[in-house]
Amino acid sequence: MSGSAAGPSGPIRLLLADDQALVRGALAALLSLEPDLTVVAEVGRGDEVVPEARRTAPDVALLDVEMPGLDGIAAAAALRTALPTCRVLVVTTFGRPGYLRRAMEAGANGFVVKDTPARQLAEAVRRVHAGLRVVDPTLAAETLATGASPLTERETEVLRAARGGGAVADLAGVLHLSEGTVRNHLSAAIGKTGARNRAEAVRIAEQNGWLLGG
Amino acid sequence: MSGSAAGPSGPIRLLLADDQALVRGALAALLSLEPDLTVVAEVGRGDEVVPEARRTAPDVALLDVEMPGLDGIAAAAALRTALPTCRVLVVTTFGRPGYLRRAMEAGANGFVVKDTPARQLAEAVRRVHAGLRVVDPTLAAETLATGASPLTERETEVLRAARGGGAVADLAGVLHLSEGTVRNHLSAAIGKTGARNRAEAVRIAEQNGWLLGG
DNA sequence: GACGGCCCCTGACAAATGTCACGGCCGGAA
DNA sequence: TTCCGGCCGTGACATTTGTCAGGGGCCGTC
Repeated sequence: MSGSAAGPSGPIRLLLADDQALVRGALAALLSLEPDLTVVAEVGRGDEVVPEARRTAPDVALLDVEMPGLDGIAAAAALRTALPTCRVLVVTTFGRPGYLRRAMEAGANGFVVKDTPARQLAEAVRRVHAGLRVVDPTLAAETLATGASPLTERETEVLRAARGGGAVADLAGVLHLSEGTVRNHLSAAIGKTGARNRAEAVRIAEQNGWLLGG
Repeated sequence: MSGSAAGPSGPIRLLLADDQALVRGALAALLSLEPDLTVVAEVGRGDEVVPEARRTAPDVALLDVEMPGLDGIAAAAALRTALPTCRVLVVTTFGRPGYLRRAMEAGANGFVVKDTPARQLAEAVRRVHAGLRVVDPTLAAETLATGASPLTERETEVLRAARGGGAVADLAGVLHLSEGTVRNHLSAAIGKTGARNRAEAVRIAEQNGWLLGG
């Protein structure tokens, strides 16, 4: 394959985090085909990343974004502070602009969507390990075009709560706000997203990756 | 690994269909580790399944449900009629009751969610190839409990159109119905799903896998 | 200190949404 | 045949939702 032998310090040690066991195992098989890579740890939850990394001391961590316990972005941030020498490559299903932005702010070294050809993954790992940044250029452009979230903290919070599809009264109860206030925040969010609807606003915000966390 | 050598008729020939190239390639790597399995085709769209299967004559096809062009269930049905001897194993991200039901009705021989351990996939392929049915028992029970979709054809159609978050007027335009009729179908769907909302009804129906096709 | 931005609340109004009672159509049961 | 039940379509009606114009409080920066 690509011309890389195991360096003088031995093969690159990898940690894999993905909530789908089948995908996790398949990625492990794929990466294990490369002689200079070795998978030393696998986890299925975001909150298991740091403990497992402490135990196994990987060189590079591949983190999915959508995970129970802790999303991959938050796990990346935690990993950066816990093991600063460990590089982070975020591997996600959805190429959402906000995801990339948040990942970079969290200190990730690379960002790859699951649409990329399988052959390129190992090369991305090597680049990240070498200290380079790896980012899908198309997605990077889109991220710059979309810009950061225009939503205020309260507005995102209300939109997040509105994902379930509950009525205003329900949201007001959960968030401990007046109904009028909830309506106001929703209205602001609808305006900022350019939506015509509460439902559409939720959809747009979600697609842009503005609803992470919480 | 598991005690299975290549049979007298050679290794089992596989076709992989998944829209995420990385996952597809990783699955290929995983399955290629087994000496009695060989991947002869990979496609990223549902409507490429049958043509590619005609060309390569696989023994077993692994189909993802969420795919562009044609969903995995519909592709399974098409494959059953085009190549009746080819077995079908549906591999999906979401273990939705309706998916399993529809897959079985479409003639699939097995149904596996991506949460299952990687080691079990090869075994599932062998079982399906041997003519056995492979179904996650937990999911099967849930499917029986949930029952078939209570929604009428029109109701599902309207709910599907409502996913985008558009207003009643928009839906009426797309479906060529009166606004009152659309509202009526939505109301019925809300009642049958036990939702309090159009948005909630969409969520529930989607989670149960009642919105496939179209 | 004055200003601006964000947050929280309120009340009123127009527009969209959800509910209901109704009629027509079709296919199976009596 | 007649009846019944399900699905489809429609329009009237009450409720909810989204918008707007306010008000006050809490930070920060200038």
